[in-house]
Amino acid sequence: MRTSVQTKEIRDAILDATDQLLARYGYGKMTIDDLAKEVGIGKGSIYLHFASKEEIALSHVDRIIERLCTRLESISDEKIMPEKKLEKMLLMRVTFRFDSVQHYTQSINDLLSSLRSKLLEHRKLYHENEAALLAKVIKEGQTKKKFQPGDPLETARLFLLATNSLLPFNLTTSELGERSDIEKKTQKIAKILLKGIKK
Amino acid sequence: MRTSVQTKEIRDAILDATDQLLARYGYGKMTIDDLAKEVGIGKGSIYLHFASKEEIALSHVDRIIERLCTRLESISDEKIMPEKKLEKMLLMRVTFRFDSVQHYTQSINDLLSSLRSKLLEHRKLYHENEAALLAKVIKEGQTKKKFQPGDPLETARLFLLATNSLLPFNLTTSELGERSDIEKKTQKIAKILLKGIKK
DNA sequence: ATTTTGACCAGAAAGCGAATTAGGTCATTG
DNA sequence: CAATGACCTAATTCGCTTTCTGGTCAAAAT
Repeated sequence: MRTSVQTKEIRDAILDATDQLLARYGYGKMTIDDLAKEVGIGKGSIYLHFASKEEIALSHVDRIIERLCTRLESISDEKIMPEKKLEKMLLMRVTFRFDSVQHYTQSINDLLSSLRSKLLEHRKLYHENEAALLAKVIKEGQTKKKFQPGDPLETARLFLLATNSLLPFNLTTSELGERSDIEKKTQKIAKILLKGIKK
Repeated sequence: MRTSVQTKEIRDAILDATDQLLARYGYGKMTIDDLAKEVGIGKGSIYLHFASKEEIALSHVDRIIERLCTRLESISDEKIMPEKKLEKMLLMRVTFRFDSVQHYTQSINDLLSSLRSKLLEHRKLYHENEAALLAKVIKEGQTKKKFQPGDPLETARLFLLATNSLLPFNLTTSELGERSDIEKKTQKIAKILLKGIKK
């Protein structure tokens, strides 16, 4: 069954094309025909991989977060102090998401207004996934007696919440400001938060 | 010149009516005729106080923030420890803004999409005003050797940034979640931030 | 047999001209 | 001279037709 490998590849190619077209046209103006042409397959074939246009866009966003989570996990596995890990993870979360949508000048609003409720649901899931990854590191820090005791998952959620306003969710990257600025702010908030939970 | 007092009263009455109609119809559906009728004055008289419909809506938002800042200042003047002040101020900022727009079920999006760029500009100013108020208290804490040294204004900005995602700016109150939940989260973040700057 | 396709369908969206509405002005009013 | 509402025009809405597009599926390709 070679299909399963190919299937994954085509699925990924579709999402790559989605990224292109989303950046070029925005969600509303991106058509399935465009997409099929960009990928080089028939229109019907798109529907062998996705149930609807909505699902394509959502999967595209999902993929960004999956990739982010992979990065977060590898930071989590590095051989450095847990406090350094947390700092790096928070910064990675902000910069990775910034970079992932930087080329969408204004089409984030388009996406958000078209898929608002679905995106908000997904966002909750992302948040929980990311929180679980942070929590692991917080727990590690607690075990090593570096962090104060307390529910790691709850603390993780608070850390994410405290840096959420730096993410390009409802604001475009241009509205957020300079990347270097975002980066600095994130680092500073992370520093304060970390001091806030250290022993 | 009794007018100056009356002027202020009428201006306020117009903004009160704006609040009503914004909640009932949203920005787009609220007409100047509606507004004049609600206030009980002629349409032309509206324009003795405001230059445009945009300015009315923006002034309405401005007024919310002005009222918030008054509250923040009185907390700042209370005879309690600076750390308590900061906690109360951060909580006040979140809850006051939550309460101020709770009755707009969905019309925040309407406002935001109509006045996006102007609102973003104003938001920066609000942020700076609020930051100045927090900075005063942070400075007080530093003077009393309770907080670590460092630019108070910068720290203040970071504190606001870290709680910004709890504000009903792009998300409606219903999308933000339960008020009691928001409150708890704010308090917890505030606690961590404070520990983060304590000596 | 299984995968891929694109012509096809129905509903959504995009024009478009006409009619209505609503932001903003200003001569008149009290 | 502050307050007004009839008035002007630009924006919006409406009703309609045409076009487009998300999604399906019988047929073609493999």
